[in-house]
Amino acid sequence: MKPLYPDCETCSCKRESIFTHCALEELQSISSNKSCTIYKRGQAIFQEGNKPFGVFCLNEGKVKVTKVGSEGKEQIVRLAKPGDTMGYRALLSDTRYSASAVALEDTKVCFIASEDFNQLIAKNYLVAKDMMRMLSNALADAEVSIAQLATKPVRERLAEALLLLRKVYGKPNEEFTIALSRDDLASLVGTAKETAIRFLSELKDEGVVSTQGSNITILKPEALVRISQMYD
Amino acid sequence: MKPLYPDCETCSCKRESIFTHCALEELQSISSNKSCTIYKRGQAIFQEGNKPFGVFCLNEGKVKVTKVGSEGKEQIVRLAKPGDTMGYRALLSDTRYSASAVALEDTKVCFIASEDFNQLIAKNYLVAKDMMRMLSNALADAEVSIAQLATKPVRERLAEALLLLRKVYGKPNEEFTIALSRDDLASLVGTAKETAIRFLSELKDEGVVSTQGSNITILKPEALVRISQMYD
DNA sequence: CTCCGTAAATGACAATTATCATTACATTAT
DNA sequence: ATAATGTAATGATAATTGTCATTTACGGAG
Repeated sequence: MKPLYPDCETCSCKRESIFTHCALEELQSISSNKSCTIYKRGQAIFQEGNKPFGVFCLNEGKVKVTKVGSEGKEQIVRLAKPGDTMGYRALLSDTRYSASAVALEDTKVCFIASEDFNQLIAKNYLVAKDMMRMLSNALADAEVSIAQLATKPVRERLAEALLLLRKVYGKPNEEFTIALSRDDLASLVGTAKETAIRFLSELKDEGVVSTQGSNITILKPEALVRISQMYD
Repeated sequence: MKPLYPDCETCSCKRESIFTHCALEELQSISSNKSCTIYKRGQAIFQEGNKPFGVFCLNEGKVKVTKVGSEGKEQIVRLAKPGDTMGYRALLSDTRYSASAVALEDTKVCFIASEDFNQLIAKNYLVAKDMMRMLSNALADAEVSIAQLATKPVRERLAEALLLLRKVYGKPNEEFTIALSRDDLASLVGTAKETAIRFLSELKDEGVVSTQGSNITILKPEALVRISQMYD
């Protein structure tokens, strides 16, 4: 983590973010108005039920977006990686946060105030279009989750979850390893911790993954693909 | 079902739809360019995997939006009522339909071609903003579903589903009755038909609902609220 | 009105998943 | 390096949900 205040103009996460279609001057304006904060592993960036005052752009680290379900159980509804914007849903629908964002590891986050964000999407249609695209993609992802939670058994959902982690946080052509508590893994899969661990152990026995402590390494992604589509 | 081609300008579903913030001339243009079709119960309006060529606006009837999950099981991800727009997600993300829309009863649907729709949202920022609001709301709803599917037992989800049906299709201050196959009910709850029936029978025994054939009448909505929040 | 086909409802049982208890392993602090 | 603490892993069992078989009720055609 070098500079606390990275420049949006040169931010490595510029591509595929809400800033992709910003003019240079817009970026500079945003950049000079933003605030940046470092969140430690486990810290909340925003919390379900609170009023939004702007949007967050993840610069470094990993973030889980979670909702509280029945009996206080937490469900991960989305994962964020550097370049991802968070908290825009609440702003755009003028509602409170419907989910919380929590750092999965030490994380650097930039904050853009509502005014600046609203101005940006109001003035630059390309940015508004990007927002619609992002929302549409997020909605498609969410609906996939719904269908899978409702119809796939845990073993297949676990395989899906591991592939999702790899897709989001992995680098191409590299073996993928992630440090993830079993509680978080279970909350991503939508099951109990013990059940997640059991099926993970099964995958270990099959040589599909390996673990050491909380680290999970995916050894055979193709096998996970096969398992996740077992009954498709 | 009176006129096959209802006027968008006078459409009763104008409020709370994508047309809320349209100028009169925009509405007239849309209205004169649209196509209208009647779909019989069970007919598909669009299908998962196909390319979108425009958006659909539901004028009369009820529609379920479904995805295929594991083993060909169908999961309802959303319900549409008159005034609701469908199929915009695929257009806005430039992807194929991620879900299918199927008429739950005889239904009248207007079709607006991509060009007209794109022009509308590009030219009128208020409409674009409405789209973002709709997407944001749909995303929030989807994430609620995810959390509930993952953490709530079937009985509570059934109560939620019945309340959702009432919220979407019910009229204020009226007893609510809906004709819904048990397959559809199960697919909304995310469970097996028999399980849905069993818990529905339980609710009957408790005097919370009554049924005759496929019709379900909600007698005590407050009881459903209580049941749905049992462990919140 | 009655027959027939389809859908709803119930029963019996099997499979899946959750919970609680315990043990083994990591990580951190001393 | 070792103790202490937390987390991962496993075991035993209970609860929940799914599946298959059967019965009952509804709705349309004759």
